[in-house]
Amino acid sequence: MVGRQSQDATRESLLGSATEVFAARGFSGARVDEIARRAKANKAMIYYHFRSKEGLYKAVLLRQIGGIHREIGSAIEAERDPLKRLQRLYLTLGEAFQARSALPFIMVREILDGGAHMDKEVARAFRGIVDLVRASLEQGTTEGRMRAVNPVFLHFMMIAPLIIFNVSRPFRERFLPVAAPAVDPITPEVFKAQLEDALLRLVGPRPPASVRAKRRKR
Amino acid sequence: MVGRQSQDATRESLLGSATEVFAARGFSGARVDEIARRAKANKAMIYYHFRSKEGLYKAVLLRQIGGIHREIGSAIEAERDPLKRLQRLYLTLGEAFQARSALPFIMVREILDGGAHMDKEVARAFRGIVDLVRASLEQGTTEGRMRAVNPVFLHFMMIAPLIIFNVSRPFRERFLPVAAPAVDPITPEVFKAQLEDALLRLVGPRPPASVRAKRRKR
DNA sequence: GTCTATACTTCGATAGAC
DNA sequence: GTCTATCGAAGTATAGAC
Repeated sequence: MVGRQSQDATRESLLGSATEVFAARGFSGARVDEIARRAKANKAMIYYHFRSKEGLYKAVLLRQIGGIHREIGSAIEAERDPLKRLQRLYLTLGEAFQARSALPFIMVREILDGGAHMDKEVARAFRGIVDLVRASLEQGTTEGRMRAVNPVFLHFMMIAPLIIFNVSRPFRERFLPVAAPAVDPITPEVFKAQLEDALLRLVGPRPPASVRAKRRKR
Repeated sequence: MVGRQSQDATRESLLGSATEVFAARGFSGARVDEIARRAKANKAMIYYHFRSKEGLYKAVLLRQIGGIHREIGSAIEAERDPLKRLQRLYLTLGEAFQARSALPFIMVREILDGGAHMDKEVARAFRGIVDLVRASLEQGTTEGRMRAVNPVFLHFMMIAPLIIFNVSRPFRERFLPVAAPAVDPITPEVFKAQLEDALLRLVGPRPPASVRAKRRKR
């Protein structure tokens, strides 16, 4: 069995390597040679397993978007309270972005490309995430527990800061120290806490506890 | 004077064409042939005027980032009220994104690339924008007119939704109708109004008027 | 400043042996 | 399933005439 992988370990290795390279350089910036090299696999294996560079990219896309969709779904399904559902939703998203650092890059790059490489399966997963936000919001407003916000807008306010925050890490580390040395670099924890607070202010029927406490003092 | 441009009209044309193509396809996805063709100029002119594809890209970058920096600067300089300064800042940004639709794409793509192509001049302009946000926020909190929010976080909450909203237009037009036919497509005007409200909730010492009115009814 | 023709390189992809 | 060798297309860049 020398030279033969019992399973498709090569395929897995290629997928992992491709995820990193596509995230870092985008579809057209990625080089199949680099993907093969980092996977410690032969370049021809890409074409054996995925038929083309684009086939490989689509496989990466499906795994990433499909994965986060499933994670979010199972993270919120038990929760019936709409506000907590939303919280769990973006908390899960935030954790996923930290765990799989390529994910936000892949998402942004695909958005920039207008979804050019998304087939039906990936589109369904993407749609699923949007639907979860909208459903939670509708439930909340129907029950009178949340302000009526445009669901697409809410989507942007929840996910855009999260995604850009994660995606801009290399950029920030390179430019912020010089740009604004006085500013403490923001940590994921601080960011998460502040985003949580901001969303309560945005969507909650009343301001969060921290504010009510301050106001009482007056 | 046949075949001779009196000014550098060719240069201008190339810059404009390059702005569009780089925005749409990114640095590595862009083709110098396409840039030349859309500029109705000869490919060799790119190398005559800009020395290389990268030189052209850097020129585009400087013009875009430098331009928006100047626009924001002159839009807010007269305003002394810190909260209104912030409002004008992102309003100006939003208008700039609509007027020059390539700008948000260029910004995101450069962030994704970790600022790989940014020279000192571009970096200074970028830094300038961040500084304007921070200064306004500091002024506001010092005067006790604004909540103390992490300035970098505020930056993300202001600019990330705006930038992703603009950048995702092609993506949304392609997938949202199928994904969520019930949802009205959000217009730039609605988005702007909701963002304004959201920021007041985030940074203002008290919730905006619309909420106080509702609360009074109870 | 502008054009044509072309040199040079990189890259995606495949043929064919094992 | 894996590897080597290589092909052909595409892409950046330049030389040189006008």
